[in-house]
Amino acid sequence: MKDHDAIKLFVGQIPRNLEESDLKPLFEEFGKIYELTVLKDRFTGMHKGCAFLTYCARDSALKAQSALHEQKTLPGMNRPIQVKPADSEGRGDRKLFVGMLGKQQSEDDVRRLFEPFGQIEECTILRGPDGASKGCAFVKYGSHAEAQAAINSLHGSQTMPGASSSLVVKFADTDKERTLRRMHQMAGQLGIFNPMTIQFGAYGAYTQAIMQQQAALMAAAQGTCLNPMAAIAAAQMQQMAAFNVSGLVAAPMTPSSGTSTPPGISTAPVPSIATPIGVNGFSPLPPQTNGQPASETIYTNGIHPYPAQSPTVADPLQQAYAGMQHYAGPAAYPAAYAPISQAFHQQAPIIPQQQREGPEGCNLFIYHLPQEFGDAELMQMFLPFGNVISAKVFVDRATNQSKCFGFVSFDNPTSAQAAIQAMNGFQIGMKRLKVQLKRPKDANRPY
DNA sequence: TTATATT
Repeated sequence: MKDHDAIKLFVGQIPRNLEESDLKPLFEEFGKIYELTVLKDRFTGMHKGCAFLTYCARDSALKAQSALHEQKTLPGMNRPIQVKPADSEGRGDRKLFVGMLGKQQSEDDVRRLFEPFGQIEECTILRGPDGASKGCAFVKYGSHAEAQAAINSLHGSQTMPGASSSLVVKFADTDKERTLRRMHQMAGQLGIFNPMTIQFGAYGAYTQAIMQQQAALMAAAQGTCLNPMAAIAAAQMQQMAAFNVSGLVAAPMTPSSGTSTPPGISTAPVPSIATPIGVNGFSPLPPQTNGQPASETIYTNGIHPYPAQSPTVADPLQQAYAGMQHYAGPAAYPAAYAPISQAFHQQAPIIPQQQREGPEGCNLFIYHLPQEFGDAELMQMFLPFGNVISAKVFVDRATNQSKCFGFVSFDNPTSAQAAIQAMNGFQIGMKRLKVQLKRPKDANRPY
């Protein structure tokens, strides 16, 4: 039998003409073999040039590893033999994520920092496409214990030059965690988990503006397809369907259902949800008298009540923006119309974002966001102005609470300007948004 | 009140 703590070894760089019987003598030198299996292709039966090897004794495995691994090259091979614990042995987490590094720190710098705690198998600085450090790295040790020792000693131990907070040292995400995080991110971009916007239409008149816009598009698409516009609209139907789940347009597009409300979203009548002032500072409209379910009631934009009336596509443009509140006077109106025309050529930005920042002049800083706005809500708010390549709300890392400001990046400056024109000063509850170009990193230096 | 990032 084999030891309870036996190690399964992976053996690589084996000539394909050697079978188990040929290999056995070579490895028996270090102890009694419990199991030796050459890996074969499951369909063709072809020798894969590697094997799994388990000794009866753990000690035999360790001896074989130190004597053979990278130590000799088998006939016909041009790389030395590999003898090391199989991946399946899972020696526990030993890979670390390191954050809050200085952007100028090299792999060598990081190695020097982590060397005292163990054997480093791998050290990689994460870099953007331009090669610039992202201020974080992966460091892999030979064992879990070494990795843990590094965490204990280094996490929070110092603040690197140029970093905004002390060094972060933690176990890296597993593949599963990474996949989950990606999925969650995508779901957020599709607006699937957006109770606020589904129930209330978080930003009142603005929401209505978008809903009207969508309604107009739908009407065009459903009408007689004899004109080019309708054809275009029809071509956008699939994209529209994506929008339909986005919460912003869920209410008008699921007429009088009430049963299609996503799980976890209350369908209780409005008065039980919203106080006269509204939970979020929004005032509810007077009850509708046309038989619409309460859950589809439209909310107004703060102080100024929007006239209660059924949605109509008769004059969607004018009606859509009637409730917008701006610092600017009538001059704001042309800008307010821009989103509607631009919405047509929008490519659904549901492809995962790899880019955080857009070109110069395309990145906006937004302040006075509602506390409950997340990345998805921020993105939805700015979608009508163009291709949003990134929308990020700054959250406090300790409390996970929004700091009520964020960043939105477009792929072109015109969209960014349109967004500023339409959304700067936009009133939400008691606050008005501040929307301006993001300050360049090197600006505002006193000297 | 101007980016805490995951090969």
